[in-house]
Amino acid sequence: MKIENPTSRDIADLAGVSQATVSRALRNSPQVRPETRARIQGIAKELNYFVNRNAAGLRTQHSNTIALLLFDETDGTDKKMNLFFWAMLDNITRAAAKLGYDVLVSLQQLTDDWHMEYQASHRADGLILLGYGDYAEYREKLDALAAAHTRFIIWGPIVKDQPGRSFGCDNESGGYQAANHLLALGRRRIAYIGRKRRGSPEHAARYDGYARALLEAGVECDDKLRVPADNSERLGYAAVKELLERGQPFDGLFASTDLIAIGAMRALADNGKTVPGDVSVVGFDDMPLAAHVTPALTTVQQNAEIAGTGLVANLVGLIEGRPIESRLMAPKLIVRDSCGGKARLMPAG
Amino acid sequence: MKIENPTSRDIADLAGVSQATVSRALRNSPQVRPETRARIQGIAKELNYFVNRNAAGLRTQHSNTIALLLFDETDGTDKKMNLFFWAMLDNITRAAAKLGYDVLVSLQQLTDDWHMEYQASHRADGLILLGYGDYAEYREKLDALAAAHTRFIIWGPIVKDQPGRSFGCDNESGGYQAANHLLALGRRRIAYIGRKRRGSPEHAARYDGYARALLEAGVECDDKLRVPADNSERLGYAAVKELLERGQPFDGLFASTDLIAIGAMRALADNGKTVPGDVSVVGFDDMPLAAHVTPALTTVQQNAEIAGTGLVANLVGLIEGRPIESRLMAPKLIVRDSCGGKARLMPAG
DNA sequence: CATTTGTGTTAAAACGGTGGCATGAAAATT
DNA sequence: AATTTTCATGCCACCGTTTTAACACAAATG
Repeated sequence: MKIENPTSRDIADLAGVSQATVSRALRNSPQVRPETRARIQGIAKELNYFVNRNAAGLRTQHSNTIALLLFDETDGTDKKMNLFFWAMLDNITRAAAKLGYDVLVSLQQLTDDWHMEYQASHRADGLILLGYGDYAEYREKLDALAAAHTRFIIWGPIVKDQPGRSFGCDNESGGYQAANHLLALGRRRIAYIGRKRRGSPEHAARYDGYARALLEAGVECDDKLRVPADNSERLGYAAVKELLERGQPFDGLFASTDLIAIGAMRALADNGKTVPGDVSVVGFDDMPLAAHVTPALTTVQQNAEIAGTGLVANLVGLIEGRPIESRLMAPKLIVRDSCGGKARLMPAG
Repeated sequence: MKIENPTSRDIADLAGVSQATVSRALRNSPQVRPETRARIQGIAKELNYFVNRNAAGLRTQHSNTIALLLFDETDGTDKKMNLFFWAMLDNITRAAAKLGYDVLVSLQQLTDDWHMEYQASHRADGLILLGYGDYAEYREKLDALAAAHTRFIIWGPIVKDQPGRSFGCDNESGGYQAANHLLALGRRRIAYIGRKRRGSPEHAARYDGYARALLEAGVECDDKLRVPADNSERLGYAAVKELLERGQPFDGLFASTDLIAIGAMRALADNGKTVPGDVSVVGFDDMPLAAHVTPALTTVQQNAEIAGTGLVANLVGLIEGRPIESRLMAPKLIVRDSCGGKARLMPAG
């Protein structure tokens, strides 16, 4: 029983039934009698038959595929996204598979004229935009997407008036948790190192959370404790050096990314400050390195499984015409060694 | 000029020409007069028209898509592949795009009945199998793939009698380079820690390269210096501890993975041995952590760009019917601090 | 001038499914 | 027994391309 490229018609002939019935039987239509269905499915399996996706897609006008567009913020040698996005990819493909969708991946150049083609060519039914970076720059492209009625969802914060739907991490809450943790440990002069406003709503939100925690605790939010720095070890190092040279006293430090935190810790060590003895440090991201530095870094983690499944669920919702709103997921503080004082937070056991 | 979902027929009507001519014009067929072609392409762009991939694929019987099947060797929490595979994914998508192919990604469960469907359903024209792990286990699946005339290429070593084509890293050469580096630094009692034979041809090859280097240098290849260990920090630690407890003298160490090397270095430090003073250490993989441990690890690196483009080029070759042979790419030794004695290798500058 | 050779275009036949409608038989209702 | 309803299946149009074969028409050839 060998047919080179079996079609549903071949199966129909073998089963002594019409081709349409085969099509229905294979999709478990209740319209076809159970025993016929079983017979047909048996023959299909026997022949190693699989539905031709092009033909089916042509007829039904959808591909059961979503496109994942990744924008890699490669800063010279350092690939910033790495493990989190890897985990995200993992969860996205799993979630998509569970809903019957394939995932098309494209690592885009920021300059490319990407995106417009995917849905128009019926290659994909919708898009996930990941690693989007500086939103303002892409505004024009998002508008074009929306104008073409492309279904897409953005991994990122909720930005006012931005077209489309987002799914992101509640950075404000993350910043709040980080600062609160430091406050609970008795720290009162907590420095903030990171981008604050320009270009990055995520980092702005992290700062806002930090500020809210201080406010609620009745601790002054001192501008002298805030040092701007982009996401790199070097700039974290420089920022701490600046604080120390200024003679600015501080006993806690919240860095808006792990890389900054790691650079900061190195700067503290190089200048005779102990972590967590003199200064407690909290980062953001939980990158893989975070658990391996000394002392292991306490940081705010985003759950990739929730993120991946959330993105897919929302996109499929859009595709299938359900009303979908932008949403944020809660990040989680991972307590390691860089803050000390675990005992003060937990009952001795 | 707005048509909701323009087809080639719409363009034909607008251009006052037949639909067939539009099809040809859009694919730059020389059969259509340059001025007609230009006019048609202008209208297509105007309408934001893109060829319906399902229809085109149905007609031509190929999808211009390759499927990337990733098998994640997740050992509990640790995702081993991470950055190398991430870089690979990056290069694969780029190389594929350059040749006009899309990439469908699937992170498979090892138990899944994957693969058979991809080509049979015309979702993909061929498969790349990545992170394949223990080959023997999958032998049956590979046979099934080959029997179904599926085009596929495996990232991994060349295994005798294995169906299909492979593209991999020359692990033997990597092991040889590692051992030679240690020998060039004057080390003579070089331990090997890693899997040797069972299940992993890659690791076997690394050992073989190590053995060849020793042989060529006239250094005895002592079985007492060889400790088996699977890929984990813990087992690398344990292996070194065993050597030390045995009282086995050694001044060099080649670990078949970076994780093992990192565990080994920690064990050495814990037992009062200095790296690279007492023992020079070389790893394999160049995982991201390698550059960040202290001392920074000298290791053997595989070039993800060569790997990604090589895999894609070979697969596309198979798809397009060219004769393709299995190939290995050369890895490269990255010299950092864990061996010391750079000066001895390079002329003083 | 009749005939061959190109050249640019069109008409029409696939490609392999899906889904609306028609159909005939069996079951249920009058 | 005649009619309606239900069920299972068949028929056929259609999705939007690519590609073969046919066809005008012009230029080149005998």
